[in-house]
Amino acid sequence: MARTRSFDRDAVLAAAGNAFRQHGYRDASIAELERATGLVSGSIYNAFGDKAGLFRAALEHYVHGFVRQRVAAFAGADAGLEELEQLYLSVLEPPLSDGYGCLVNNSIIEFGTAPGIASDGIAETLTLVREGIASVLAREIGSVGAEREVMQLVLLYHGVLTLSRSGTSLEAMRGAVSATFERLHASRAQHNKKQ
Amino acid sequence: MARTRSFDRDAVLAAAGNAFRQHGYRDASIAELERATGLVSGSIYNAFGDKAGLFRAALEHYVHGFVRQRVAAFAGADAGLEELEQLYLSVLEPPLSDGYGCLVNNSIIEFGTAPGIASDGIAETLTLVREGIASVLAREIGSVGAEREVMQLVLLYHGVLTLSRSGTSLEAMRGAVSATFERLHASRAQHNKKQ
DNA sequence: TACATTTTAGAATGCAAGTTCTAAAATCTA
DNA sequence: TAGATTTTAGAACTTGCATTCTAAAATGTA
Repeated sequence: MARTRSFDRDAVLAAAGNAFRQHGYRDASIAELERATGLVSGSIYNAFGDKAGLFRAALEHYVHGFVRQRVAAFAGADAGLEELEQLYLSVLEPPLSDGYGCLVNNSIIEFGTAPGIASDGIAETLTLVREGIASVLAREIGSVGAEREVMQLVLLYHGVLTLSRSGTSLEAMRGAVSATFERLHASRAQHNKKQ
Repeated sequence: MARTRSFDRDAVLAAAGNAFRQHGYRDASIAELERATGLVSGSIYNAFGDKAGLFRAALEHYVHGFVRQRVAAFAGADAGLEELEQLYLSVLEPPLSDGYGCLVNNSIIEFGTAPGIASDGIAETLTLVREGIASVLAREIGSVGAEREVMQLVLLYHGVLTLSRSGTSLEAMRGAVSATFERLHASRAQHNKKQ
């Protein structure tokens, strides 16, 4: 009945999300987004309404695709401490180790708590990550230890993501992650002994 | 020989820094900065050159005044684990607990690693904080333990600052800080026993 | 007190960037 | 194949904002 779209929505949202991750929402110009996505402004506005609409779609794509997948793999129903450690270490490997951080973590700083175009994606991600970590810990070191450790691990997660934009040595951060998980391994051994 | 300035430079830089901390560099308009500082744009440009100059001055004021003071008080030459814990807990109290985070931590996300108007303040702060933490730990739990814990604590610090902009419960973060320091207290006891 | 100099004040300017608009191209359906 | 409809293309427009500019006000010095 009419002309069909010439672009792949997923690819466009991935490219746009990457541009937003690098430059932030405000500093990613439409010209930059045209370059990143390969679309011209007319197509962007036709497909997503405006810049905010493109951002919302890109963030949702990032959370439902990227974040959810990573949490499922590294903090899912059958993940243990070893997998959970990979959640952290994988942040320090491509594609996240390029020095631009994480779209969600960056958006927390750019948009804050104010209800807006990033609130949903941020809230959803915070819940996904916290609950994922909590479930692994509850399984591995018991509910008492989990209660104590969950927020520490959540804070470590966002600390790593923030400093990954600062030029801080990836190796130093890997060391900190390893040290944290060595402690959790000890916690697990202790917990298993009791039973 | 000429008209004198009618404003207090420190007060203006504190107000400007606060505006930048809330809105970020890009989103703090000159109009907003006029409101925050009480200066009119003519005075801002006369005194600081441009918006970037005002930001540089405000960031330097923030680092040399606020950050340096806090590190000296909570991670200085005669600080122990108790004081260091206050470095974290005080972030969760006024004036930093207003939900706008820390100017330096926010700038890490907004400006990244690219050399620019925030690089100096960021680098200086990262060094101050890391070395302050390292010196307390070396004293309190010994060099081996310190080596292991420093980066974990640095990451916890930035995790707290980042999530303090996310609406995450301050109480939950306090709990995580307490749990971390309980572990360090145990480390100190262990370390003191050996000697 | 008068002059020189700097700050304050706010209007005017110029530009960057988001958005809208017009026309051409493509594709589906009848 | 023709018509209807949607997408692509990019020029034109608008607005918001950083910056500049002009003039008045204030203050130190001679």
